[in-house]
Amino acid sequence: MIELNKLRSEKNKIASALKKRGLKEIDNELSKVIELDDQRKNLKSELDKILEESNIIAKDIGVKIKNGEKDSVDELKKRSGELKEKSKSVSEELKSIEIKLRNMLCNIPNIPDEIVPEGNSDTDNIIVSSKELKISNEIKYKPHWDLIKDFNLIDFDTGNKITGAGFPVYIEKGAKLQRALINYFLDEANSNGYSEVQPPILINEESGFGTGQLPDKEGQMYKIEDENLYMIPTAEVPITNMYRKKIIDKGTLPIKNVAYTPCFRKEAGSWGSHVRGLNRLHQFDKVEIVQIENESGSDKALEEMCNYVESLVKSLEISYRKLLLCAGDLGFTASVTYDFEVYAPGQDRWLECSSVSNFRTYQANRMNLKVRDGKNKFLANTLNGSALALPRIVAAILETHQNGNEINIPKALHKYTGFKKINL
RNA sequence: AGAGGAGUGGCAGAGUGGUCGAAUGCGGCGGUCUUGAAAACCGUUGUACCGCAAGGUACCGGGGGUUCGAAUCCCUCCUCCUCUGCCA
Repeated sequence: MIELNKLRSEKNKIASALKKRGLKEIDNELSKVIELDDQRKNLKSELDKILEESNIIAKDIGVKIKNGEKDSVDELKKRSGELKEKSKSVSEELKSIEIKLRNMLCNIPNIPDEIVPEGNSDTDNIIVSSKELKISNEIKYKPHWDLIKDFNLIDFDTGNKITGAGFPVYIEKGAKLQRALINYFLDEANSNGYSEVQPPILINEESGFGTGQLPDKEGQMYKIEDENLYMIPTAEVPITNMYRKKIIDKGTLPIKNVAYTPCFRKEAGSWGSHVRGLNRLHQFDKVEIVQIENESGSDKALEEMCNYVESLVKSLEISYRKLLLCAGDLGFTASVTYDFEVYAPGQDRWLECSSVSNFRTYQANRMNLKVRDGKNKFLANTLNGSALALPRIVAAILETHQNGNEINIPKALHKYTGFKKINL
């Protein structure tokens, strides 16, 4: 949620930044927000005055009753009754303005950073860097869905039977590879200063609101209707919400957490013929890193996280590239996002395997997360990134390291898999 | 799941209708003393909102109600503890 004070003082700057997202009506919308906030302030003032008088009268009645001056009390009670009526109507009005204001505010996406390029779709994203490995001419690269069958690694049909499309069963060395990757990613994160947590994978509404999935992405999350809980689309939600409604001492920054969790996404409307095998699933595994920083430290934190993610991808000996997302492709809550994509030679496609974002104060404002610096308090900056999402990494590993009758496992994983090759 | 008990400031813990935003202790911060530290003593110490300020308002698990007035009474939901039951 955009900070109201900032909005009031830097309205034009914010409006022009939001226009990069293609929000043409934003000027009007922001003016309306400020207008509502003015109304809110006036009503709050009015209400406070009414309540002040009531409080004075109530105390007065108390004193008078104690002193036995019972007869003079009736008039005060009458006045108090009037004030109560008035306060009821004013506070109702105030409440409805506050709700309107909040609804408007939480439907405005985060302000893109200056470095975020203009653009409408992923074709306008900027390739910041890339490292492409040589592709052998002697190998006819197969897509991973064929390899998975050939080498007996994942059973999609049985997943269909148990649950439905997009819920694969990992088997044999496929299952072992999953576990190896999870452990490898967790260990690496640990040794890079991320403290490991194992959060719930069901979240309540307040948590969903805190990180910005609700109300914006309501339709993308699986919901347990009976309990009013949602299955997490990413560990970002439970991890970041651990710090909801907290004031963190500046000295303890940065907070760095890592968690492995399964993630659940409905992916409504995003299925098509190009989505095969592991490219898009309803349930997938991901190791997620989160940092809480202050305003001045978050750019550095983002850079550090990107470097860390890059080191992971690099260690798997696959081609990758780093993209700076354009405003049109930027998530609702993010200020700036770098995506990492890995190359899958069997399908000649780049697959997104990590998204590293700085949310600045946007989530912190929603969840009331602050940093204390001496006597001052200010909203924290939150950041997160995938490190990494498994399925597309598996796809890229299988497709890149296939070699006829075998698939080579990247060296970094040997001690985790216990095997160096997958054979027919 | 059933029965009983409980939720108060960073923590501990008073307060059961009237100047209570809340005693007291611990912790934190500032100071005196000291070469320095400890101890002792003095002061200070919640959050949000309105206001240029003075000041005001709200908050004692959440929501609602009774009352001129609620931390205190009533309803409801949530959480925790104990016992019983069930169970990975």
